[in-house]
Amino acid sequence: MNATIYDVSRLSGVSTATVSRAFSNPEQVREATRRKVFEAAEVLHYYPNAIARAMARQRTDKIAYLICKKDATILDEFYASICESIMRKVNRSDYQLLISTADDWHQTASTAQTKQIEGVILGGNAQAELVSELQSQNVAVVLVNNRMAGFDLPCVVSDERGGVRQALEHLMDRGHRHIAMVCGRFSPYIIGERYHAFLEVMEDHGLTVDASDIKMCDPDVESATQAALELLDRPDRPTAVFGANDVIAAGILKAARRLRMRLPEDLAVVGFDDSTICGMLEPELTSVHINCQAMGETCMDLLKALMDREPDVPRLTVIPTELQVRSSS
Amino acid sequence: MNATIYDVSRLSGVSTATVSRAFSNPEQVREATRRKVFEAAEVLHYYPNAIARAMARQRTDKIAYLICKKDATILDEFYASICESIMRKVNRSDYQLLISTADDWHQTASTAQTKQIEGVILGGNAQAELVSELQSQNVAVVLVNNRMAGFDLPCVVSDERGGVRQALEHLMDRGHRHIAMVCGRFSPYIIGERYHAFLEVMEDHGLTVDASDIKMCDPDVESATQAALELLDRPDRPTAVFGANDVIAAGILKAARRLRMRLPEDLAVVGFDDSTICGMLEPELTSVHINCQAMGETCMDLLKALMDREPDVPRLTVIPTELQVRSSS
DNA sequence: TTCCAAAGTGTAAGCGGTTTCATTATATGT
DNA sequence: ACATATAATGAAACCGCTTACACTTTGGAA
Repeated sequence: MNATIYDVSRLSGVSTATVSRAFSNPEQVREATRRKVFEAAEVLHYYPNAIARAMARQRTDKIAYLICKKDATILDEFYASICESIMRKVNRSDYQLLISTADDWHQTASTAQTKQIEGVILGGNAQAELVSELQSQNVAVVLVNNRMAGFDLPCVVSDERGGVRQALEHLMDRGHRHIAMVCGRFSPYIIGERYHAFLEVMEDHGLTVDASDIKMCDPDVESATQAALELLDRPDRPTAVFGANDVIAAGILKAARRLRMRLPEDLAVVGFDDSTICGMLEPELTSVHINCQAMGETCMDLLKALMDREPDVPRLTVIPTELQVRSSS
Repeated sequence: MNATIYDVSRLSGVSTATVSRAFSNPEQVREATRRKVFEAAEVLHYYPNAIARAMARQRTDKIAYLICKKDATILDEFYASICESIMRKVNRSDYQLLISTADDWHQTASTAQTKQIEGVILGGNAQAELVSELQSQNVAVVLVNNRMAGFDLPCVVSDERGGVRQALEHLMDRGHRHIAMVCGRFSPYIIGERYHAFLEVMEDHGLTVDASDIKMCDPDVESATQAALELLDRPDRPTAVFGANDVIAAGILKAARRLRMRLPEDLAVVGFDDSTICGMLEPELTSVHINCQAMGETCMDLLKALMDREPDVPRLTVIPTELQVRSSS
């Protein structure tokens, strides 16, 4: 069995209270005593037991990253990327990071209570019930890649509209006037932002968008390819297409190739997300880069602030995007 | 504050022992009593506190998935995919899943002890010290995508050699005799398996492999493209190239396109991993599919068996691969 | 009805830390 | 050297649950 604080107390000849202080509040114990304690601990291979500590302190330092999404969760590069940055930040702290999906909000909420989770980063389109349940349990909640009306919680999102603007103005700079969009049916928040931003930016620049220049598709390559074919296989086709994400953009590239179009001469394509596939496609895909690392770090900062009950934790953080220009445009 | 077992005990008029049993061993308490307990619990919004339970039971049900890798960890599609399947399995159990990277083995080991982790799934090339330290702390350890000589622990790997054989024999079926390989410098275990398997299978079929038909590269597209260009930009070039993974294969496709080769007529390409990019490339990439889901599930099964101290837990599980034929070959 | 085994329930002692409060040692000023 | 303020330490209660053990019911069998 592992050594306990009593073993260390006995071997070092001080009380358990002092041992405890030596580990948790070293400045409260005299240098010499502290050394005795640490020596004994070393000998006994003692490490404080986090469970017992959580029990006594009435706090667990446990936080969770919950991805609210049906199919791919951590497999989704975007959420994985945020996860990676949260993880790295957690690694330098005393928190413990649980990761899970949240299909069933009620189960998730009771699990959170059972497992004594103190803070949650909710990714994707979380159900309102989940948030209110968690908040009523005094769990700190931060939303990422989503915004929820009627709730008082910090949200971290990327600047979707700014990103769309960057993409489109880049195409306009290149001389394109007839720009179309292929839009995937993914998370309601994202779809809304990117779609509306497209219309907005086009209007801002005095360009009209015909209904036939916007195609909806399922969020997979085949469906995107099909949609792009419909868009492009006609005489008055656009000279540039904006894909609502990289997978869709990949579909557009495929369609273009099937129609024997040269890129970027005959058609410019821009994607969104700047995922790893961009560099592997031919031509390499221009895409709007989302700063996932900043998003993850911000989430952790906000969560910590919330858990520490700091006042004035910002309610909305918008992380700027950056256009990554490659050879497809 | 959350309700405790005492509150439930008081409200339902039974002892805390009975309340405890009603939740943990319902069959031990009479139907009527149980109902009283659950009703009281319902009223009080009581959920058992996992921390206190862990304390009393002397077990935490905490397990961890540690990815031993420098750069991309959970961002690596392979590890993410395994993670996803572990996660889904854990979700249907009472375990808590911690996820982390393991850069520094000593810190990782002491963290595991502090946080009272009872089982660890180690992905990637874990350091031997980490494994022995964990084992000496009585932590159950399962290795995935790696094998370690001199240790007594379950390993779960995909059938790398079988996969290479599938890929090469597929190419041979298509009539290819001059097959080359571009090999990335990634994890020592993988690189060894795939590289040696290549030589082995070629020899089995009486095909000679010239040193110039094997190119090493860094594990990124650019480097792979460069390597492939060297391989292909010569008169006696191979008619088929096997990429040690999909990223490398993508580089080969790029190189082929730059050389204006038609695929699969002038050159057949096969990758390994069957990652999501395969379907987005043009032509779509034939690749060896790794059954990550099975790997993750097997890990969990083995870990559970180990933690339950079952006898005869298998030491090596090899998960078969499956060739996914697409238009690049 | 009586007796006894089996089933159900209660009492209380932990699990390994933290922390309050009381006590003792040390430092400071005169 | 003494009084006093302050720092360091210790004793013991407590965090919320489990479980060994003792005790009480229950339900048959005799």
